[in-house]
Amino acid sequence: MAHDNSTVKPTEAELTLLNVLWNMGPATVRQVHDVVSITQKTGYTTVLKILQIMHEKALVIRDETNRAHVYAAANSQTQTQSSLIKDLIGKAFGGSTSKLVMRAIDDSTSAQEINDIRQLLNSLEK
Amino acid sequence: MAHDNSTVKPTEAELTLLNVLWNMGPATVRQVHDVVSITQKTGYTTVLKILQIMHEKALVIRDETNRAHVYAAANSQTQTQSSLIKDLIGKAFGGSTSKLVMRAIDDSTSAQEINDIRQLLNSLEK
DNA sequence: GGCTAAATACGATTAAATTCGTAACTTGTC
DNA sequence: GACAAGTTACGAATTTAATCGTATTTAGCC
Repeated sequence: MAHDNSTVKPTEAELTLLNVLWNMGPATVRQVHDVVSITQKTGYTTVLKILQIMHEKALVIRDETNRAHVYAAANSQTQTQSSLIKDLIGKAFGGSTSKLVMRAIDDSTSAQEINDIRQLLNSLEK
Repeated sequence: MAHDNSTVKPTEAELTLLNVLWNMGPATVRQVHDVVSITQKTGYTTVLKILQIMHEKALVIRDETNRAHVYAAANSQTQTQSSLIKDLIGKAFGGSTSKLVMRAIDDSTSAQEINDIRQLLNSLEK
């Protein structure tokens, strides 16, 4: 239960690596590091260590066939997003999804975002 | 800058206490503890310590007029919710508010929530 | 077979969050 | 003015996250 996929919430650093894996698909430590080091000055062994910890937590799966292990996200981006949203709704919105949605919409600042949301709403009305 | 209100993200325990303060309004440590201990077995001095730390971080303000200090949230619930949403959108939704809104709506499970959101959308269309 | 490059494993360090015990102080009451 | 009750202050212990240096292992190449 403690290591149930659906209840494990990735940390900030872990989420950064998950984003890379969702983008690239399965990748080696080196490939992940190459991507993250474009925007961050993170050491290679730091990325390695975090991926190893994520493997223990079952946040990623690992293919050890080759010398350079290949990591992949254990859960889909959608599943993880849902889990994070649910967590935030519980902690900061009294469990009310509509309150979160209202706040997110109220905060929308760019015309592009507002338009995207409007189209989303229109498609829902059908 | 490091202690700019708008950039400080409350931790989980801090958010719990903020929720109490938003509900009750300004309150003493004892009052806050009385409320949180209904649902959690948290020691009095733990609540005290966390409020003291929050004061250092400027997450709460403190009235020291009386012996029992009176604490109040430094930022509104709305401001804090916005900040937390923004953080999540940045970390897990590629900066896209509409993606978060879509996911939240897709995940909505209770009929009540769906209805609330529908009414929210209707009022926006006007 | 041995060398080299590159990978993993391991452990130590630092910082932050959380918890709470104990000490010290304050205030009203007798 | 001393005591009791309640409060703040302080510091220590524990846990988790994040970082990275060093050691060890692996695999191909000459």
